[in-house]
Amino acid sequence: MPATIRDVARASGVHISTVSRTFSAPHLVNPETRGRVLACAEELGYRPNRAARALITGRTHNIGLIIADIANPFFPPLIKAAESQARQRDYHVFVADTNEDPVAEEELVHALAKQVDGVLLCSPRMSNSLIEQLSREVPLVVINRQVAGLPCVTMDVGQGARAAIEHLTGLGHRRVALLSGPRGSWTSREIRRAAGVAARAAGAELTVLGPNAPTETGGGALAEQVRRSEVTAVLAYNDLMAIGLIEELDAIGLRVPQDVSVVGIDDITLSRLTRPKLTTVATPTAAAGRTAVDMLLQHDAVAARGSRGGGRSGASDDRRTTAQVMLQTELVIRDSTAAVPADGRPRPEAGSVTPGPHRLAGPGRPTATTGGVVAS
Amino acid sequence: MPATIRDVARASGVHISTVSRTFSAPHLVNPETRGRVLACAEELGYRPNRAARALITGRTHNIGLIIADIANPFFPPLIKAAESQARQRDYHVFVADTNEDPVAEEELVHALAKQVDGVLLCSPRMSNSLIEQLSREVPLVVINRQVAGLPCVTMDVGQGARAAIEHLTGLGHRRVALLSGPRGSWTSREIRRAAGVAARAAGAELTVLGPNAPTETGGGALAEQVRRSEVTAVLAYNDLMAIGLIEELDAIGLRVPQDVSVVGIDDITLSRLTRPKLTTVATPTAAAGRTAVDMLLQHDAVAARGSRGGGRSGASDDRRTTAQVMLQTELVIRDSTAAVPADGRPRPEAGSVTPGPHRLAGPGRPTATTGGVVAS
DNA sequence: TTGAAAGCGCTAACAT
DNA sequence: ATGTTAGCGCTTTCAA
Repeated sequence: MPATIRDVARASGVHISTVSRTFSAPHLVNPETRGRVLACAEELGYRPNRAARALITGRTHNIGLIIADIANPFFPPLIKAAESQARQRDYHVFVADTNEDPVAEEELVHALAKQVDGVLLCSPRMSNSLIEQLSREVPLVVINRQVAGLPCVTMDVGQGARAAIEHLTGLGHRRVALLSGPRGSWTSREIRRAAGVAARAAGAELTVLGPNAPTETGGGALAEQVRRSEVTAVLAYNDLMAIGLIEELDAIGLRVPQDVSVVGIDDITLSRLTRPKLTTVATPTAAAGRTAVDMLLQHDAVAARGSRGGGRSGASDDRRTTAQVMLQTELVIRDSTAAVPADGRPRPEAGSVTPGPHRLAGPGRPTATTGGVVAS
Repeated sequence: MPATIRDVARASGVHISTVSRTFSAPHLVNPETRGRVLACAEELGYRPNRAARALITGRTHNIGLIIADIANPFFPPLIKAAESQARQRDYHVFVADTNEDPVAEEELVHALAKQVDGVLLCSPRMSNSLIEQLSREVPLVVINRQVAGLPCVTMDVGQGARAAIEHLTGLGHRRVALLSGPRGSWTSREIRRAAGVAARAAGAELTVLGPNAPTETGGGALAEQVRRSEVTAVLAYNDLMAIGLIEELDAIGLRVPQDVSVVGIDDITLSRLTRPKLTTVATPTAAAGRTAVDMLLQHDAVAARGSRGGGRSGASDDRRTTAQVMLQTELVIRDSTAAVPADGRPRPEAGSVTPGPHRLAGPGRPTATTGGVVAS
């Protein structure tokens, strides 16, 4: 049975309100008294009960992090960064997995709402209007998607896709396939749009394949279509699909990058460890996690100042401060892309030379990414 | 401002205690009244405030999951499974990352203690005695380690290591290196012990290298030592180290499996995607997560029944029910192991043939692993 | 600078 | 079957 504020009060011979102040407003209590109280608290192993505190202050010092699929290697770095950032600010993090299910997503927001000061919605599958509606119940920061009027953190995959297509056309490719991601995914739409524009600008033809599940299996399942489409290069929705595709391409006799070049998106750890190493668009996922937490907590601080006596205001009306941040991406050139084969298409024997790995810009995976900020 | 129990009471014309009962003991309230209350609650979007409820019942319906490193691919499947299992039982999960730091670990248990009904300690780095002490503050289930008197979920890496060594000696290897993991890791000790026994039994020589960080870098850093030690096979503490080692071995001119065979442990997703595909000991991490949650919640249910009026009893004295579960592991043979080279050691040209992938037993990664149960 | 009192949202005896 | 009452651990006016 843990010590309560009353135990400490008794032990140090003061009223409980003095103990309370010692922890929540130390400057309001006599240094001497404070010392005594602190000593007793220490002695008894007392820690304020956050839940009880939340009941009256309206701030739980918890946040919720809702993830589409924890086991997808894209997410763990984001979760880790978000948790770390939150804890540094003395917040604890509920993590929940929706299994890509929009219904679970909504239910989770409701269930968590009372226990948190805000929710980070990562790669949401639900509709914009539902997100807006939920944001009136609890402050929301949306990750990997833009919703008008709500704070969002996205990564500039459009710019990344453009860089990828330019890299490919620069290598002489004129027929490129795009493996599209989940229907309704903001990221997928962005990629498609930008890739289309870039291909047109370079006079290349872009064939859209899919959509398919954003997994190795989903990518692998498109290998046959890739072969039939007679493209010489592929841009995949993400690294997992790219890697699955490469595997399957290999199985049907097409070599990467000799016969087909493949570019992924995300730069998950895995992409450095496959053979060939994957050329990919690095997305700053850790930075996204940190940024989202910062945005939420800043928002939270504002709300705390504004409302007295435990009011929970939701996104309310301070829309003026609602920022939308887009983080920069970076093309990382490794071994899965090469110059277009001389005869233009699949050959049984290996063809051109594999280029040594090098990078387009920057010294490595951006750890402190500067984001292009777009105020809404 | 979310609806409270009072709003519902007013709207449905009953006392708040009736509303309370409608949610926490529905059978005690007249079906008709219940219907009316439920309707009003629905109407108002009322949801019981768990924190307030916890204050009086002593049950938060939250659990804590403390992880050494979320970004380590070993953990996400465990986190996912634990969260899923917990939520199915109407529990929410705090996830926290310690960065492998024992101090952070302890701090986290303290900080979370008041907000959860129990904590899952995954791969703890702190001392046994400290774990025992903390278990008096909040119910604990230990994962990946055995602590006397506490509920633990482990995987039988000893058996796995033995199978790996037998596989290797069966292929003719007589000089085997063991890449040891973090000092003080229970898993690492188990592996070392079992591998030693198995090697001795087969008349093989076991050289222990390390300990080193359980990462690709840590594994890669040992490549030179592996070469100098003149072994023909290596068992690594985990897949990450195995993969890093293979990369680095490749860089210094040793081919896997032609020159050196390498076996990992864990069977992370990655191990199926590298070239060569990794032979490894599959550990049922998802099952471990589920099992740990079940053990904690069962414990919790017992405690709830035992203590009246919101007492938190810690592990207290019902040690008799404290089970220690060990989950079975399974050797998965892929492409990183082969018969020992004819001349016994490193050759510039590729040597023996790569065996086709096949499995020792079972149809795949054990999804529903049966655990050998050891009561303590 | 400290104490007294009220109350956050809810549950759990005890009455009725 | 429902209402009354007390109070979980804490913060926050308001007075002293």
